[in-house]
Amino acid sequence: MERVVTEKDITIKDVAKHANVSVATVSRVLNGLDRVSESTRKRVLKVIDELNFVPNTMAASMVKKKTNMLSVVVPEIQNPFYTAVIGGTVEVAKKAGFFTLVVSTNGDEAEEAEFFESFLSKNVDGIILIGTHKEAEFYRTIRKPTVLVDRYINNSGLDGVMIDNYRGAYEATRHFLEYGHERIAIIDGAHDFNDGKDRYWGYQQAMVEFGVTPDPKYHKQGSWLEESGYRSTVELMQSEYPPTAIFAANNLICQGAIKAFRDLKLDIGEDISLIGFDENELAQFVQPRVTVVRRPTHEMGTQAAEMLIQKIKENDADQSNPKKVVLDVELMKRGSVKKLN
Amino acid sequence: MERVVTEKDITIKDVAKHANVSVATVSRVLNGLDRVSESTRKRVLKVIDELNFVPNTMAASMVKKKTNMLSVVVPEIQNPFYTAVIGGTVEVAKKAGFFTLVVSTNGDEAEEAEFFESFLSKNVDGIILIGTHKEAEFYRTIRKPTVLVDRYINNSGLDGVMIDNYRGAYEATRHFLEYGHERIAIIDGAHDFNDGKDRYWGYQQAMVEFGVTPDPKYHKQGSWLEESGYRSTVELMQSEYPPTAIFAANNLICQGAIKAFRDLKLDIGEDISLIGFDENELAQFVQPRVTVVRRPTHEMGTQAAEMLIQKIKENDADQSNPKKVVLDVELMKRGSVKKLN
DNA sequence: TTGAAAGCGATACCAG
DNA sequence: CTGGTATCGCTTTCAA
Repeated sequence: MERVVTEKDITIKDVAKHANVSVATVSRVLNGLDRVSESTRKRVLKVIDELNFVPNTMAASMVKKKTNMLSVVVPEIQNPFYTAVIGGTVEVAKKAGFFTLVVSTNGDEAEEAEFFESFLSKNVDGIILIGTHKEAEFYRTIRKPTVLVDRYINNSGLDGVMIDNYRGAYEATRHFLEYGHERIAIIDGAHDFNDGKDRYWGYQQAMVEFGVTPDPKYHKQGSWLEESGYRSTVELMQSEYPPTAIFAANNLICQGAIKAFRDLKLDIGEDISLIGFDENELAQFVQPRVTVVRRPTHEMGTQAAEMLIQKIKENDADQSNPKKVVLDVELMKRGSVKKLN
Repeated sequence: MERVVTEKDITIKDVAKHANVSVATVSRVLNGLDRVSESTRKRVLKVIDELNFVPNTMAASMVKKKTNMLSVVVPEIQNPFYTAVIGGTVEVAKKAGFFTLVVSTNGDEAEEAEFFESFLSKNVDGIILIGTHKEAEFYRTIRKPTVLVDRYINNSGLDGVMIDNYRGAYEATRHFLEYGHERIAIIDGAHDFNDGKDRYWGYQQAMVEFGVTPDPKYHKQGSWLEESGYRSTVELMQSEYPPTAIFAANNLICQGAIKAFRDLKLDIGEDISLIGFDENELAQFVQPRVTVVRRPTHEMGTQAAEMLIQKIKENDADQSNPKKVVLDVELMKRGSVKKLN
């Protein structure tokens, strides 16, 4: 039977002993920075291999105070928008030598708070956060380089990468108006964060500018989930004066609306006009395809990661003058809006 | 201007000093386990608060050799199957007091290997792994409690939670056969892992049992991605003798097939019969809905987490007798298979 | 080029 | 109930 080596307990000390050098020397060859004679380096390397030695990263990090890890914290991992952002950050982080890991908070403040208490949050070098907490207070207690994505919290003191929600909603609504619609409904969720508020505001402003008074019965506010979008759509379409156009304020709501239209046997672009906010699977599947406000999801992630890494490298703990980047959105016109006259 | 406290450098020592106690005592109140007089406990707590002291989890973990963190490593975070598994493990882990974080390897062996080199992998208490590496060798080097999910690697020496891929594919194919189909195609990807192989095998066995010789031209092997499913479907349907039924061997391929049928203007359940493996968004959207082999995704995650936590608690490093759990699949019959006579 | 020793910031055992 | 101190495993001056 082969010899079973218990690698568990092998430390730098053992290596030093077996190689007849000091731990300092072993550490040197381990980190490759200092000058070590070629002969001893080889000897140490050999012992490391023989002993199957794996350095304890924790001990190292404890003195270096650096782990080369980033974490990205999102409300839900099922939403393609978030995974797109994650993809962007991972890509940039990787190039810069950082390992990225993902934490999903389920949109639960307690879970988010838990993360910030955890071993992990204390030991990553930086955090990219799509926050769930609403009060700036929470964010001000964060003691780590952090950049906010998508949802920005005023007075949080943190950097952020956002999009122009206002303009996106405004353009969508204006598109409806220009095509002759007036009974334009908006389906959204709670106005907990700036994004939701801004989208509603953009919708409203466009209406007002075109001299159409937003009718409260055309504002269906539920949750930001698909099911809610479905229900709101059904209610809207079964009401006495159904709208001719619906603006679905996020990807999930839009999917819910599309499913509702399927069940109600309403033809999109014919019986009802629709614009969604953010790309989504069904919008690209149905025919005609659904017009959406597209945002640079991937780029939001890359931007955020770049800002974060910059901050880490500069060892920038300065929260006094947060940088905000606002990326542009684009109305992808497809066939879901009917021209009225 | 307010006083700016540099919490960074406050350690248990400072607290001890300010509270006129030993570090041992501070550690005690920190961990709450040992008996400390109510008065000193209060005093220490007060100082902790005043100084805004945050214990260094790394130092603690270094001696405790425990972080209460689990990590789940998946090939891609965009695939709903994986997020469902993740959801299951997080749920169980949380109840057991473990924090879970997610790592996506992009199905890249190098990235997966990188994870196992990283600070993180060294410092979580356990790992749930949907592996990308193909050789058992790689898995045998893992020095952490680990449970494999979905893809099982023989001789890896690791525990695993899988499903009965063979039976799923077998049932699907048999369903086609019982409905009178004979020109049954299968679209799959590389047979890198047991799951793909088993599904193909199940398909084949069913055919043979019904006396139908599997025709190689009805086996389209591409990648496991949607685009490949789309292309294979188009090729199949535009060939001289198109199949009457298609078995799409995973969720993405099935979505690709559905999109292809849309573009080819073929009615599912009428012009072409379809069964997918694993639930997916489009299968539930189109009408009639698509019959699929459903697997207990969430449960795979919970099962794996339970096994892992058990292992951790037992401090079980024994790899000599890996446990394998095989969960059952179910054919969800919907309207996508036409009865032929 | 190499080694000795002082940390890094907690925990936990042993006394008292 | 409380304190002293060795220890966890590695990095990093400071000397040699």
